Amino acid sequence: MNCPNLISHLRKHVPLSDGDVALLYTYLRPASIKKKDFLLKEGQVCKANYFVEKGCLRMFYINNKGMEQITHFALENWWLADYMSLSLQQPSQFFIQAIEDATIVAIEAHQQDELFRKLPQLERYFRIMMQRAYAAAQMRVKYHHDYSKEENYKLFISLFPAFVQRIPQYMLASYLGLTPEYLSELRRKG
Amino acid sequence: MNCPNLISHLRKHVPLSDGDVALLYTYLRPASIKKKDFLLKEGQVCKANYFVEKGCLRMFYINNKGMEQITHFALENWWLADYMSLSLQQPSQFFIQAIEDATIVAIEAHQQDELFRKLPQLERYFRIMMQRAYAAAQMRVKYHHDYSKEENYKLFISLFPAFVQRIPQYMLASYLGLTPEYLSELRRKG
DNA sequence: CGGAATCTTGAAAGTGTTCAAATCAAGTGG
DNA sequence: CCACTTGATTTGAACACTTTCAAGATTCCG
Repeated sequence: MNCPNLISHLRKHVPLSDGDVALLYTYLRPASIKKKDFLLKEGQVCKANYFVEKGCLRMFYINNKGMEQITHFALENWWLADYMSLSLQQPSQFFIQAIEDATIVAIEAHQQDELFRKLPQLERYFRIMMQRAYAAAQMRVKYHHDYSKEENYKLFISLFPAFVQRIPQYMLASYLGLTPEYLSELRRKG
Repeated sequence: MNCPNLISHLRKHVPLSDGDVALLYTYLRPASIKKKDFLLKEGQVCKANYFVEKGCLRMFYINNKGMEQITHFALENWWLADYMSLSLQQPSQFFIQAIEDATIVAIEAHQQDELFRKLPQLERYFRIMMQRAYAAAQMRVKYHHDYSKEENYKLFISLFPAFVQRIPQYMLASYLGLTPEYLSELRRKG
């Protein structure tokens, strides 16, 4: 099995014996995927929670104007899923796609409860991860309201200058909720 | 102790013996608070996770124009906290205030780990609650991008007609991220 | 009743979008 | 390695949505 980042990330938050790790391996499904491959498409049920070992994923949906609207990016050491679809096992409105060649590790929804029963530490680990993700979402709502789109753009590039180099402009525009044309204008201005 | 809603909510998601409940009680801090009382103010560390037994809370911050910007409401059976401040025990940028007389139950941050060690089911319960809250936050990002403010207003009043009756217009405007003046205009139009 | 908070109205200004077209960059097959 | 085709970015003008400001009307609460 080849998911060193996941194991060390788990061990940062909960104790895991070597035996636990061996047991865990029987529940993990690692995969290498190519740029533009999909892990989830609209209409499908989100069947797993995905950990990014290496590479970059995006989550997006098709908005009412027929355009791709990106809602999340996931880099190394992040979990990504449509948690509404995953929790309720109902069809998703989202797509999850690799924007670089990537190595991911999946925990399947139908095995998750059994895994958590055998390794209760994982219940704690994911409680911490979900609380962290929700905390970030709360802050995101704040920034979204508090700053104009121009300010949000400047904030984003100052916080994640390296990441901005990894993705095309139109994806950044989509994530920030503005048009590629307007982003282009903002870049020109400063 | 008087928190029937909390106990039945817990039992919907995890098993809890009567002994567990008795133990739990020693960690819960129930409180009655009056309309306009604060559970958290900007600059304070968020010291507890709050469950609403009865009544209604709001969470807001003071934006860069000096106005109150509401980010969350919490009704019966919802948990509310600034999870960034709660997790990291750092000063909050938010206020939490009752907008009706309310009965709440608090779990203090400094007792939470000890409580979860004694009742590991709670780790699972809060993993489910946080995952649910994060799932809702993901959908909220989608609605926020997908609909104009006018459409978001119409969607909100169609989804929560009873709740709209419980709060003043200016709070709804604040939550939806539009001015009271514009909301007034939308109401007039239909 | 009186004062404060809330809600409405209308005009002017700003922010961001749309549309159409031109330019630039990149991947592919020959 | 070039030529071609497609995808990505830029430009500018017209337009749409939402805010701001100032004032007046209304409602709530002690």
